[in-house]
Amino acid sequence: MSSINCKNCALANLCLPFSLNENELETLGQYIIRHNHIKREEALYRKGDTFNLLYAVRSGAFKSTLHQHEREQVTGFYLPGEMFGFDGIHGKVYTTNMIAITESSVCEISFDNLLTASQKIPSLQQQVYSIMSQEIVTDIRANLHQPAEIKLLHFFMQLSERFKRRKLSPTQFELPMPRQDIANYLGLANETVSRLLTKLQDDGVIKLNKREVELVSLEEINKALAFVG
Amino acid sequence: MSSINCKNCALANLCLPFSLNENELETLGQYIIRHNHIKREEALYRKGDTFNLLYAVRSGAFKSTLHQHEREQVTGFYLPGEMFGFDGIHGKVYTTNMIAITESSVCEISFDNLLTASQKIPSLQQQVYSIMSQEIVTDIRANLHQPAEIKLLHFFMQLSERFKRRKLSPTQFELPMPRQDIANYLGLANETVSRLLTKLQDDGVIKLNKREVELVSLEEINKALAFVG
DNA sequence: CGCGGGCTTGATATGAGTCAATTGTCGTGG
DNA sequence: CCACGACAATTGACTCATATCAAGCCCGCG
Repeated sequence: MSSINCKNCALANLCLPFSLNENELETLGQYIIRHNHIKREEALYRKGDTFNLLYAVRSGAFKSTLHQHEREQVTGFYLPGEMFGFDGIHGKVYTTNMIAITESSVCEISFDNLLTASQKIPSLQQQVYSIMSQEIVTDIRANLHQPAEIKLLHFFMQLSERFKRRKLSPTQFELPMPRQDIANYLGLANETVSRLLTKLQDDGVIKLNKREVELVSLEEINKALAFVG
Repeated sequence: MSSINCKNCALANLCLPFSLNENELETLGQYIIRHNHIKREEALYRKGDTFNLLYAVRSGAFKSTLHQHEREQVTGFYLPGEMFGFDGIHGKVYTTNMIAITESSVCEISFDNLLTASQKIPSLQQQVYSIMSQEIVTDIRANLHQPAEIKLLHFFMQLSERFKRRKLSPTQFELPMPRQDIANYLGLANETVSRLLTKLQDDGVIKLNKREVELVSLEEINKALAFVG
């Protein structure tokens, strides 16, 4: 756990620091605390815990989950540069469990401090609104009722865009999560996901090697998704 | 179209004015514009339109929609006292169509003005965060993958809570939308919804008369939904 | 009074889930 | 370094929930 400097962070332009000047970065930095070495499957918080902190993924990946009749349901994934915890603002408690998918590290800021800081720094306030807006858009799109194959392609394209934002390849990347979590998130059986993945490979749309994906033709995929959204 | 006074609004405690003092209400009021007589099926905005304005439902009801291979998909409902348009902040364009379900009226405020005002009024800023947070929670919960009957009961309970917030009966209310829209929103065929509604009536869980619903026993319903969420 | 949209009901089709067995993969310890 | 065990992914056979297709009904409106 250590106080941190956002200036040197490669993810700054996705995160709170976006569009802040040197002085403002300095101010913000005072409020940020870093947590390293969050272990796989460790819960950062659980549904019902008192809300205080917002988080940004620094490295690794997280999934948010809820319990459904003894089963876990994955409600979202969070990758480096992405923030989470906003669901807790309204009711003062977190409404999901937040679990590390791999060894991870995060930056945290207390909501109260963020309020104070964003009162002083207009562009920070703007950025918080923007990030929350983005989460709303993501959540709405996750609701779309489509056949399994389309859902899966959508999911891949969404990941692709998120990797692109980080200046990584949008066509070749490693899935941060196991098939099970993908299936669960999309509301499918993992057998279904498995079958579709082999089908998509047979069709030449994607290439797969364990968690390594290659999207062979973004154009083809986008064609399949046309008129969606 | 007219400038408006939030002080006398019965919905103030659900909306932006929540927790503002007289002076602050005065300030906020300057920025609010009212639109009456929005006709059934009229679009307040469409996906892709430039984002500027946030809205609060004053009377009536709205649905947000997206297009999916020639079909419309309903992505949300907005009832009196509820705000919408936040999805447009991030990308500067609205990401859904917003359509009046019945003759309606709204209050609108430009996002720029809201930013300015909330810079001056901390509790206003807090309230905007809270409302956006609430939308996130709603959207996440709408994603849960459950059998049709549970989805439908969830939907009724959600409506129940929203009516309760407005100090209306949580057990007897009128559905603001036709069955078709409910089915579409939940990702079901309207035949399925229709069948389930008659089943729920036969089971004595609800009573229905056209759009008039009575939830016979909230306890029973909550029991069926236990372990969910 | 008749027309039409929304709703209900029935018969059938199908996409995806479940169950079950097999294979593949990785980490650990002998 | 290899063998084992545990878990993740795949594949196949079968089932089931819900969609689709097809009438018919009910009520409000012109």
